[in-house]
Amino acid sequence: MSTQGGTKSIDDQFVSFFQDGAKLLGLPRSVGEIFGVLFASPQPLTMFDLVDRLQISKGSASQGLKMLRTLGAVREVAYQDDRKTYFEADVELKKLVGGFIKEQVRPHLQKGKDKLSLLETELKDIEDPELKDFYKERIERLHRWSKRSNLVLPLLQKFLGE
Amino acid sequence: MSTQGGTKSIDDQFVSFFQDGAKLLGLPRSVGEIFGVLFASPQPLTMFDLVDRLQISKGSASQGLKMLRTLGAVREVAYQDDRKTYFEADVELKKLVGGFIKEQVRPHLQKGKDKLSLLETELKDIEDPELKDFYKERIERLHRWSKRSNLVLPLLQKFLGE
DNA sequence: ATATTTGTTCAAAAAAATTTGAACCTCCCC
DNA sequence: GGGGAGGTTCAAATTTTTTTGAACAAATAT
Repeated sequence: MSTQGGTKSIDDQFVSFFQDGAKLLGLPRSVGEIFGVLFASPQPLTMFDLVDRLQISKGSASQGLKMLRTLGAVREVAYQDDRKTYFEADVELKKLVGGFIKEQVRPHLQKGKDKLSLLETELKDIEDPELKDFYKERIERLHRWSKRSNLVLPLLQKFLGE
Repeated sequence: MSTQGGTKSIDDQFVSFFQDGAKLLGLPRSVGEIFGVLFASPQPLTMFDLVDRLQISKGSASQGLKMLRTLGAVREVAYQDDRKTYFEADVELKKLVGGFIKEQVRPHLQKGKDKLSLLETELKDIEDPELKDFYKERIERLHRWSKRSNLVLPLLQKFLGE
């Protein structure tokens, strides 16, 4: 049995809330569910508690927790001088947003920048001057987008940091 | 053959760029590809041009264009007094971000809000006063997150609107 | 040192998302 | 009205992503 007693309905709703949250952010459903259970739990929980509560496999729980840890959304805590590892949700929006940006958004944007550089080198091979100008304009536009994105992220983090 | 002549390599790279872009935003790959081709084309293109260029089915092209239109990322233009419909990419970041927020982000956030209200009504059935306080705090926290999100979106749009 | 508990990994299975293509509209021309 | 071009729809097929679970490793207890 779980560390947790009765109260079925309400924490199911927390779970459902974070299922949707995960979908919005493009994360696996189970990751949202795990975070939901932890968010709704007054005590830290073990991996086994999550397996039991959500009826998911050990593998899923392990991988989900791993992802949540690298996102900084969940942390290990000492508890009950137990051999097991206990987890609790990090509930600071600031931290959550920061982790998501750092782990999910930045790498993508970096990849975009790299492709943009590649594109730029391709430009010199274009013969037709009119077409070349056209491409040049498009590439410049993408550069502007890229710059804006890089400016807006810290702003976002700042604004969401309570 | 396509409306478009040679220059294979460079617009492949535009396509690749927007493939990634689509993934980042959680949109289907083909939607990114279609946008990529239109972004890299000096002339408006027909659905047939896209089918031909990307080797995708008519169905995919149709659905992809539909999505891009509802996002406001692509628009129909009059061209060549032809019976076919011609499309071009909208290249204003402002418009793209606005459409994405309106069509993809807002509906999700609204759904979240609804679940939050539901959660709140559940609260009254909790017996244990300590647990009730705990849940109350968590729900309040989610409300704060929700408010922040709603404030940050217009800010984002404003900042990204060149 | 052996058995047990805790946790990770990864190939295979399952589930979910995307794409296809054929059926089906609608509009235009003859 | 008939025929054909342009376009949409949606059930089935495909592809991609996620989940499972058995094999493995590490750490502790017996």
